[in-house]
Amino acid sequence: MAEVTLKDVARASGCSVATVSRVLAGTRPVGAETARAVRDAAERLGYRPNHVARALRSRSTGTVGLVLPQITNPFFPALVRELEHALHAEGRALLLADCDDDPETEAARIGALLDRQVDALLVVPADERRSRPAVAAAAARVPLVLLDRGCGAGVADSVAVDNAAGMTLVLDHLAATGRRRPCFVGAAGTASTAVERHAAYEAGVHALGPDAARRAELGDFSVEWGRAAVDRVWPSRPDALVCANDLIAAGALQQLRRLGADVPGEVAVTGFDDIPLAGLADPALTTVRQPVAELAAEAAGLLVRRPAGAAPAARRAVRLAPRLVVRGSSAPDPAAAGRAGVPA
Amino acid sequence: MAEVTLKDVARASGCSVATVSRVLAGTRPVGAETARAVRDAAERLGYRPNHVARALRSRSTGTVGLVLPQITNPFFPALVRELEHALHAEGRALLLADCDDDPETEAARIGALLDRQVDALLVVPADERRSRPAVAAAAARVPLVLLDRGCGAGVADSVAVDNAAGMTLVLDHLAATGRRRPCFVGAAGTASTAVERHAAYEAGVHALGPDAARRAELGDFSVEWGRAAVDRVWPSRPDALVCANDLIAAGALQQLRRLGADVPGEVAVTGFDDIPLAGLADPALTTVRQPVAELAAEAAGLLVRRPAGAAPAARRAVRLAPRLVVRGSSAPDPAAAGRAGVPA
DNA sequence: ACTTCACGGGAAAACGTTCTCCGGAAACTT
DNA sequence: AAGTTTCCGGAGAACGTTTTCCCGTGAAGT
Repeated sequence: MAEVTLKDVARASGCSVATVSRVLAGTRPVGAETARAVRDAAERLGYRPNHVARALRSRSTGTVGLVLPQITNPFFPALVRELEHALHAEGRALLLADCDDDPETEAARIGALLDRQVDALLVVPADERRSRPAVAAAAARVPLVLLDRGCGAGVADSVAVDNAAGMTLVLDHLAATGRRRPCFVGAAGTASTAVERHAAYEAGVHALGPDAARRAELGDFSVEWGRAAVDRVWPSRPDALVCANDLIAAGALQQLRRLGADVPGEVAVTGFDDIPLAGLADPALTTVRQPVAELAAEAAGLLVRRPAGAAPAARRAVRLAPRLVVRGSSAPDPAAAGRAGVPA
Repeated sequence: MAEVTLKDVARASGCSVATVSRVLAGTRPVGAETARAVRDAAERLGYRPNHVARALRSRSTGTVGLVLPQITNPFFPALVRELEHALHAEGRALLLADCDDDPETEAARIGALLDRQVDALLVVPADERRSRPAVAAAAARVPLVLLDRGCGAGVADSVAVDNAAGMTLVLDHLAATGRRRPCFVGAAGTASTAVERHAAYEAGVHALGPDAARRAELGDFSVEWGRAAVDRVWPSRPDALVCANDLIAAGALQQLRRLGADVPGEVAVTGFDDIPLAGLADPALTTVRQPVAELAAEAAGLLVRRPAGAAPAARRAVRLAPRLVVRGSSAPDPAAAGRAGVPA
């Protein structure tokens, strides 16, 4: 019942606490004889090290904080899953914080996690600009990796998908399948994903031909905005809607269906992220798949390597290549519409 | 740079460590004069209490472990969000573990969390039967609340939606809208949600009339199974598919669409949980909404109140009432199909 | 036969709290 | 005026580790 401690194991194995600690932690060679006795006793008593005491002494909790803007955003669960696996595989635990897209609670959460002495922080900043102070302050105290979104230049290491490359994949695909009058449905604001995807669209839309209009509508990353955007854009009959993420695309698909538009016959729709919903939409959504597992592995890797508050010059910005997943919503052959869905 | 500790504050305020602790924790009255001095010094030095040391001494980490079977199951993110908010509001932190639907990793995760001295555990067991040993063992050591799913009788306190009531809502609705030949598409296995929903269906299907067939197909809680089930069931032309959760229903809808079936004209489809996807499906899915916020609040409440390993007799099983959300997939008037979607 | 090591082991000091004592002074009792 | 309580504050012991010293012992080097 009562917790069995090092002292108990020491008594049972007839040696000192120090020795027991050394055997179990393997920090220093110990005589084979004693080592066996210690291990025996530990086993027999069912000794489990107390991580709290260990953390206090060694100043390392083996704990990583993850700060998300909104776990209900369907892109994150897969990311959380991979991170959890990567961290637990190294014997670290994951302290989760959700900040409801609000930079102030985000700052509070980051503070709370630091107070709990997390060894490192993973942050998906809620707002490129307003998240910055808290993130920068935290980065000075522990290794911190920005995930998925940026937070101003040189604040911390970051790992994200190569948004520009993803957008290029989309544009090339649309060009190859003969689309000529695209429209970008993106998100306003300073969020790096919004900015980068939009910029890449602007930069690459000429791939669809010299006469491709640089039309873009900006709202936010939501289904509702996807629906609203269609109402504004559909009258001008674009032949492709390039959406900045899958939620927008899902909303767009839904609204186009209501308006009786033929997808992909009249208009192709593409998303970004490849959330589970994408494969389930009707028609299934052509989108850019983020390399979630690799993002997580890369982030976890950066964390262990980096000392806290490394020189700003040494910041790394890892960009991983995405993959285009072609589904029914952009099927080159309209006859295949609604049938080409690839299960999520 | 260096952490400022109680000792520093004591020195700066000219009193002892004990007094500083008392002032800051408010555990014992302290002279107004000294109190001010201490608070001043603490403020000035930017003192932040070290939770690890506090935890070691007071044997309470202020930390709660949450063990999920699969965070990528779209039902969980909303639950996690509410739990996170409820716990952080009380100054506790959330240690998250995902066990990939595998009882063995689940046991390992539970062990890891216990080793980290969590004050309490919230567990959504992966398997009613195989999760039991680990859960029971953990429940003997810390307050433990089972969430959403059960894990054998009397193992721990539990909080879940009233599955039977939810199924009754569905059946009553179908009966009221004239459906007479329903088919249940559920999940096999011992998971309590699967069992309870199925049982409630069997018990209540007569509400659709004396001749309602007690037909049921059992697979698992997945989109794929929803699709497969339709292939098996559609030939016999049921006029309602009562699915055990929204994922199954989404798969069913997708497959029915491929087969050219008219939903809700020919056949109604209902789900369970009201995950975000439900409102986005085409037609939008009629389903049973779980009171997620209340579940979280109730679970968090139970945790703080319960001492570890309370007498089995005193276990509580809280059941919360769900709500029926009627959408297009069961619209009484087929003409309204595809248009009655309520945004998620 | 003396140093000089390498080696295995123990005692005890940290780590930053909380909390139990204990003592002195002031405030009440008789 | 002596006893009794209350109040405020400090010294110091815990909490369970890790880690720094230090002390033997025996083996190797002179």
